[in-house]
Amino acid sequence: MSINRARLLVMNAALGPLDYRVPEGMSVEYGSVVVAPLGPRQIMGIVWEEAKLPAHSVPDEKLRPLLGLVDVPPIRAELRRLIEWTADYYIAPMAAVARMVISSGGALRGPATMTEYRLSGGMPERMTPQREAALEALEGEQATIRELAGIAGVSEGVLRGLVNQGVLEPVEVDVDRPYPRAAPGHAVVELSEDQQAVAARLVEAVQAEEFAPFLLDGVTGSGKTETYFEAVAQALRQDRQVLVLLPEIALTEAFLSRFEDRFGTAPIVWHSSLKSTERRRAWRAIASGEAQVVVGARSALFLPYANLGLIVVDEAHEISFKQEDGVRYNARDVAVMRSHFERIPVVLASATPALESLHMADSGTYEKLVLPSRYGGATLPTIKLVNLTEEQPGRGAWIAAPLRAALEDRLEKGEQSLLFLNRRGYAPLTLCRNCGFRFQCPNCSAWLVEHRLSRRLSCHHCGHETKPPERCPECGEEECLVACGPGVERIADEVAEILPDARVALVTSDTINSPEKAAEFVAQAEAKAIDVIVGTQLVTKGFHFPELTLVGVIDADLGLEGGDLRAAERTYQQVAQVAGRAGRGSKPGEVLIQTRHPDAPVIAALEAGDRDAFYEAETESRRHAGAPPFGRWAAIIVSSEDDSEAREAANRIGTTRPFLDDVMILGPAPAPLALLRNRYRYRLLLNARRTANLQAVIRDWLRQVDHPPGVRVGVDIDPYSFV
DNA sequence: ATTTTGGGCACT
DNA sequence: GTGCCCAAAATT
Repeated sequence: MSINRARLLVMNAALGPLDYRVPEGMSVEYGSVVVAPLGPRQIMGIVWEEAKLPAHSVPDEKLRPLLGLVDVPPIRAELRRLIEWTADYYIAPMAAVARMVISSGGALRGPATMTEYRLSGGMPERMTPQREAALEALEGEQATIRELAGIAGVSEGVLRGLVNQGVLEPVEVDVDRPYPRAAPGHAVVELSEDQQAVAARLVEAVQAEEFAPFLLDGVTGSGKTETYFEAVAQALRQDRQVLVLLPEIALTEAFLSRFEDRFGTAPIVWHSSLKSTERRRAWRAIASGEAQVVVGARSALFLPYANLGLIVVDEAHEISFKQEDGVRYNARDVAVMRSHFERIPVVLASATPALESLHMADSGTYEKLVLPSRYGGATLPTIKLVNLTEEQPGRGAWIAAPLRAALEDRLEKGEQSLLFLNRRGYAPLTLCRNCGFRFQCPNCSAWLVEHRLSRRLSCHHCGHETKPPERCPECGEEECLVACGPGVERIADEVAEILPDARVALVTSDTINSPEKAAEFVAQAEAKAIDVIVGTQLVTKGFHFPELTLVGVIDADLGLEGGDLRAAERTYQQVAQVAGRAGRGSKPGEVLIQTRHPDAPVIAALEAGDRDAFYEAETESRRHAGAPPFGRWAAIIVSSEDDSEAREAANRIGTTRPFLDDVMILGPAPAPLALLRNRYRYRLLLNARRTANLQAVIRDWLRQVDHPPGVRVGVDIDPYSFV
């Protein structure tokens, strides 16, 4: 008698594969999402090929029966292979990768209608501080009680009280209602000759329905988006889905309106802060094939598309495509692998491609498509250096005379300027003039950053916040705390001093923290209601303001400090991208770069506008260091809340290291951020030749070592951040 | 991850 | 013997 067995990949990283009996009347296939009993509990799992998920065999009679089938399409083989590849490459548990696929968790089960609540307009019988806060915060919101409680910052009990009094009214929502349809022919866009040629090649690739990786290399303002929209349109005509990955979903507003202009409706947006109903609706539409175009942050890459026909990674050089916690994957690289398994084209679009991507294109692995000039005859801006060793801005100031003069000139002419400094807040360090005390985060080895707008000292690593005290906590002196160094808030103050009449907009993740705020900012800038924009890296991305003619880089040397192996490349990309905001309309742009190292190769290449020279120099330096693409890096990070426990575990790993010709192992040493979120961290670095099987080395090595329960050992393959 | 179990120990 | 705490084992 044969018993129908099913091997499950269960959605829990601490558990191995588990076998179950498929009960009479239930039919499952590979990829089916099922619910299984686990002790007294239930767990979700995916039915997997036994051969691809080895497990200790359990006799038939010991198997418990599956409880039920989740009503979603089975996870397709292409995606199952991607889950396996990702887990294998990044040395992560398969369950952790599979969770990114399911990602909608409990929302997948349960009913298709849901009760959400919104303010009815009524008032409670008795007003309390919590109720008052809730009434204010929930204006215009509609969500579940749990989500509303999160938004309002009050407990769910408070809101249930308001429901009973009729202040919050229930609304029945059809969770899975359909999305409006995008029309490939909604608007016809006029493309330049270059754009047409590139678009034609992409359309051809979409038609071919085969794996085809492209590097779309186009200068800032060359119209990359409009060009790949033609490939999107072709996929729509073939009834296939499209995924567009964007680096920062907070500022997709501009992208969404361009998309709507072209296709008549906004695409489906996917990011980590979707509400559970939105998440379920999008997930099911994606899995059923109803979703046509999905625009998302990196997490959208692992969704179970029914019928994917094209992936676009826009601003593909952005380091935010690298996930830094949980499964540490690089969405740009995994996107190429997904395209490989799905047998579809993938487009990596950037004006400043990563050296790795450029190398793949030059070696013929990726097909390179070039947009060499700006759209509509706009010219690239002229670039000048301001040598800060000669032009010192003076104490407490950071804008040197030439930049100051240029700002005054633009204001007179009624043109817009943009100042870039990649530092949030007012000042990166606060200290006591009297005793030298420095404000440090209690949970991390980092200074607290002063934010004057919110009147807080905050840690940018763990989110710890305190109010700035009246007196020094060390010596008790009053009025002795001084801000050291500049942040964008301080630069905005300085601009207000130099140009008292200018309208200054501060653009950081602190001020532009919602799509609405982003839209408001863009509208103001386009309406010329802003004279000077002061911003962090947020302003380097995608904004298109025709009246913007001056870009000032406050400190081009910032990115070069610290031990990051890609520091030069990142500096080049950031400055080139922000420079690319200038002169996109009819008036030519000017860029002033403040630096103390005008002779550094990166800075010199930026001044000369010589991209090739930079990439050549950087290539040589990478070759010399055995860095990507010529060699590979990996980091092993050992952490624990107990310092000595972490150090001992790191040392145990260090003493069992393998000795190999093609893998160099450094450390263990305290990580640059030796304390992060209350965990002490030690790090080992591995530098491998391309020929080495780095993952196998690490896996075999770490398998031999055991750790106490509080110790976490994480592996970061192809790391970006070296903290 | 969560639940069950079992050993060691103090207390009756 | 019983209750309690904690670590280890099991979960299919």
